[in-house]
Amino acid sequence: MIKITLPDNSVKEFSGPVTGMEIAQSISPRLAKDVLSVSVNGEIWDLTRKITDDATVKLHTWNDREGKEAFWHSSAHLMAEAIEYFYPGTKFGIGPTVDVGFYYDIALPDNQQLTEKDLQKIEKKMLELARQKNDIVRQEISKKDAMEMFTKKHDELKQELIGELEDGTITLYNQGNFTDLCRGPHLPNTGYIKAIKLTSIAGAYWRGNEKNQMLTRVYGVTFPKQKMLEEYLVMLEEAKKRDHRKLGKEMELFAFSDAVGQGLPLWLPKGTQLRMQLEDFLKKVQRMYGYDQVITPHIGDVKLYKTSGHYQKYGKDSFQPITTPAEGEEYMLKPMNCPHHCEIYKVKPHSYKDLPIRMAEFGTVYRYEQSGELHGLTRVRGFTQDDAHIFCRPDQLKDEFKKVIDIIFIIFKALSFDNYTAQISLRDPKNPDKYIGTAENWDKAERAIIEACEEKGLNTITETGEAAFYGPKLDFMIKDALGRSWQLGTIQVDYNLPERFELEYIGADDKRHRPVMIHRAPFGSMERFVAVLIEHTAGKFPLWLTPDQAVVLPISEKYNEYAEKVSNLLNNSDIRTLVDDRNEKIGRKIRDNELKRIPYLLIVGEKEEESETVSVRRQGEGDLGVKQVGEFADLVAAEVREQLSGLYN
RNA sequence: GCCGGAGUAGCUCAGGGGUAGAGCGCAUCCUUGGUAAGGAUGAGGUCACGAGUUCAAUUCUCGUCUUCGGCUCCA
Repeated sequence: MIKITLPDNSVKEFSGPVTGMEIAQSISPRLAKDVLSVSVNGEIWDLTRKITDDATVKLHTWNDREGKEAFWHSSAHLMAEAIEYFYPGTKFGIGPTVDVGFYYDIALPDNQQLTEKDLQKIEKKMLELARQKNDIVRQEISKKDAMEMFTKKHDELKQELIGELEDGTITLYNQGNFTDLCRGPHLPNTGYIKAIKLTSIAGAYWRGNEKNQMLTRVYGVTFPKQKMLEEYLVMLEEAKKRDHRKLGKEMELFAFSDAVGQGLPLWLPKGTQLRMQLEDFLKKVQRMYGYDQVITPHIGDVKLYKTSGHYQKYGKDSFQPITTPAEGEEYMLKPMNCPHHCEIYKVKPHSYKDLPIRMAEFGTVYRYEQSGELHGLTRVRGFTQDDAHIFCRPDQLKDEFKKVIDIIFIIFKALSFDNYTAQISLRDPKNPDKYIGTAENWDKAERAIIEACEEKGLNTITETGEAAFYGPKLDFMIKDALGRSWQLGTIQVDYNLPERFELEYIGADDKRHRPVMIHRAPFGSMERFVAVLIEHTAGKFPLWLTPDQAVVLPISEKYNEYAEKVSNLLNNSDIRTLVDDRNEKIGRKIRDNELKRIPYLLIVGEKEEESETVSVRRQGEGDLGVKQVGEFADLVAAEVREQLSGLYN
């Protein structure tokens, strides 16, 4: 008798060894059709593998990550089989699943290259192989036999992987004419895979190390239904429409110029308006939280960054120092604001009663990012951090940290960013050389972050080894339109810089003490934040933020003068208003300005001019009727106040 | 930085060994209009840059720059 415990704690009994598939069949035919993999005592197994002892079991379908993983993992094998068919002798590296789909890193024989055109024939072959419904069979193998097998195939990549595995844990999976080294789990057979799209080809270093050879990485995605693939492709098209690079150009928010240099964004008037709105908003919040605004230069003496340690650590990733001709002084474009802020702290001695000191600056920094890494506004070489440094006593650290979390929430609320991930990054205890500072201080800092998050009830994930070299941090990430995750807000604890800059305060005991620093940037950088904001809103910014809030549309040129008058009145009430006085019909003006995503369209003609009114049309909602100009101004002001209510409670 | 695509009008793109095309935008004119595209005419390009092959290169080859998709990196 074998007892199988299901997630609802019900227990099913079987007379002998049983497979995941048989369990599913015993529950319902529908489940048996949908099930893709099975967890046995927390370990994910093939559906066809015999369970020989009592176990706790969970069945996974397409709706579970574990189900999709088996599906895509088998798809990677199917792709490998098709590639081996066309290119015998191909060496196979690793073929894992990703967020959506899978890839396989391969090396074709004789240095052949795969091109996008080859993908179609591979897809076709995959479909053909899938339709054969070949069973995917698991086989345990000794390390020696595995090594022998892949030596015979001249696949050094797999040999390297096998070399690192322990004997007794090695498994092969076979389907049709293809056998691969693999931990599994897999689908019962290839017939589950109904729709296939190979999406792209890219180079990738073997095992992610740039010193290793470059392999060809083929990305793909598969689905159990053709319709799901079609929906996925439509979704991709939609995402492309939100791409901030496309919208930024279209909406005249920012631009790049070869003449200026790569990765150096030019903020156009509308983008600047948007950015200043964000900056003013944050300044207001920071005033409420007791921050002082400061301004520091864009360059600094190299010695400053040697003191901070940035030069040693990131000198290669900075623009090289500028040397003054006569004296030979060396200045760097500043890659960080913190050293400057430390020097501000040192301008005068501080009492424990002065702390915390919260120093904020929209500080523009320059970093030499690798050219291949530049990407729109999300990865640039010159950008402005909404930076601040909090100098506090150790006993104030946790509270200060919590207040920063509050600020980040105010911002996320004002912009409806509700789908974020909060990640605590801790040091890797196995790799102490990567970090500076004492273990004791690291412990204190890590504990402060973890406790602050707990006390704030924040849902966090924890990553070991992701800390900055000087301290642990809490990052907030948001996904862009294409599902790529970007780090926005960040809060970092630092015991190191106060040490290096010998920052001090006089305690109640009349002795010198060292303050703790918190680095924080709720937006992260203005550039990246605006990029993510564009994709998040598809360019339809909230009213308080959008560069142009209203546009006046005269019915004909006869009413241009009245339109000007209305526009002036509104601008005087701090409502950013334009006039569209082009020689076009009203229908055309409405269409064009709707497409420009301007929230309010104000139509004025004979009736409106006579009665000192405007005919109000809200973006996407149509005609709202006629209102007095003052009445409309109040309406806009009220709406803005409502959107920013988080600021006031 | 590395691997692989791409670069033609302000934008989106078609074309192709004999110095170029569309739509949108822009300009001028006609039209003066009531809630998502009125009409006519016109201007605008060293076909990214540099070299090579050729009688002839925007087209073919190589290099450079930029850009896109990945990889590595990200204080």
